[in-house]
Amino acid sequence: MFPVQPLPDPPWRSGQRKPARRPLSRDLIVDTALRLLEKEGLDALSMRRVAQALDTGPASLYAHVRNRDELLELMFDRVLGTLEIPEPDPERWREQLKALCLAQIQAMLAYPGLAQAVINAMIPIGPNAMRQGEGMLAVLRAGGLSERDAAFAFDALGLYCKAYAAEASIWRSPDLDHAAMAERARQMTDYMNSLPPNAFPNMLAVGPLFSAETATDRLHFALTTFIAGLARG
Amino acid sequence: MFPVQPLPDPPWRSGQRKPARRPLSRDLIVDTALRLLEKEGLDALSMRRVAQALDTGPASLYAHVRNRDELLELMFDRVLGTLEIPEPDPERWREQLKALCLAQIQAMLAYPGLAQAVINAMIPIGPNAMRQGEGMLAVLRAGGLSERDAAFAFDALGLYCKAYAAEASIWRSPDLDHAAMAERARQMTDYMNSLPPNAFPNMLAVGPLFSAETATDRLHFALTTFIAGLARG
DNA sequence: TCTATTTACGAACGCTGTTCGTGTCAAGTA
DNA sequence: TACTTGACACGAACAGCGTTCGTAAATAGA
Repeated sequence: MFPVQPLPDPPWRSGQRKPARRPLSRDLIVDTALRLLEKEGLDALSMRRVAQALDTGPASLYAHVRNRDELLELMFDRVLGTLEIPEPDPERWREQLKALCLAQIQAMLAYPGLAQAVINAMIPIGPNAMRQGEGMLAVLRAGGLSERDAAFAFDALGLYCKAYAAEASIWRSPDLDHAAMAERARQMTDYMNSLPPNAFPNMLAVGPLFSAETATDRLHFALTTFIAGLARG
Repeated sequence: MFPVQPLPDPPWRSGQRKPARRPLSRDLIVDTALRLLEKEGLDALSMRRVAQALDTGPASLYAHVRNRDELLELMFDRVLGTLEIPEPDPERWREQLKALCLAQIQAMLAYPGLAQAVINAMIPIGPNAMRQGEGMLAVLRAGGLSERDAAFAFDALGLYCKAYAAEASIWRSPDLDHAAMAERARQMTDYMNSLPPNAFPNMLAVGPLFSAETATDRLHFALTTFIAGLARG
């Protein structure tokens, strides 16, 4: 027996050829879009490119997804689904809270540009976002916060995490032109050095603290400071 | 005398017609773009629409502005220029810090969508952003913070303010379809009510706290909590 | 007055999200 | 088994986008 190679149908039979193609579905589209986002960045994530990756036309996607925004929402919720939720421990609520935020940020950064997309969308409520929210609120309540304070802290932390992930995404996006970025960094330092030093003493002093290396330090500082404010009451 | 109506030049003279048009300039373009953003929202702010408002073609803008991103950056810095910087007072640094953040947010919200644009761009350093930064750092140092803590607090607050303004912009953007928004809000409450109540007790309890009316409460909570964490050391 | 440089801009390129109408298939019904 | 129905697939097209190119006009310098 010969190994059967897949051949195209002869053209005179193309009228009655069966597609026999892998069926499209919401999940398949979301998966494909996530892979594309991971590899090529947010700019490349057009409906056409997703359709292309699925070997079809852009119109086919709209049977499963209302529009691009909904696709991005579904992608975000899928990513949130990979996170696990801790059992609230009143003794360790501070660490648990911080860990929740860090995990969320890490998940978003795995798909650069996802955070940028989410922050420009209306607050998304997929099932996994609900689970995350419930988990974070439970930890906050375990920490002794009132219902109102827990809700507001949850809001603030979520906003900050999205913003941090969005900003960090900019610098690690695959569609970033590295030459242009270096150029930009050079322009920045040039500009700062060109300033009258006694007009901006503080800015010039702290400039070096804003390198890419300090990014996680800044994140940890923000989270611990906010949580310290919470614990204070 | 008849009122002179403006007529097009006869075509055989069009070769030597003088334009006599108001000259384009960076500032004029930025002003026009800000007016357009204010009135019609971020979606309407295309290079073509800006050019149209200036009664010219889109290509003409590129002599004064590198690209759309740079235009948005210039717009942002122009808006920051309207804010004033306080004289740092060690006794009142907390209030001053909060006031700085609130003013920044208010300025951004005057042009809905500006914050969304800025948060997706690399950290902008126009002259007015520098002045704002210097002012905020001075207040933080007046509060007794170390150089490092002041820098990191400045970073976190700036990020949060942008994120808050971006989120708030979504709900007050002129290009928001109000019918679609109400529909969305209805969907949200429907979805939450359809959930098993004992699986999401906290989420269901705090749901009503996330109405548009509580937005400024949430903002004040976030700022005071963070500043309390700062003061704690 | 003549040239060089800047400014203006019509036209075009290649892309985008989305819709329309038609085509194709699978399941249900007679 | 034959026919209808409904869902899915998708080529083609629409209107719009950011940006570039080449040329035309206007200004500034010699």
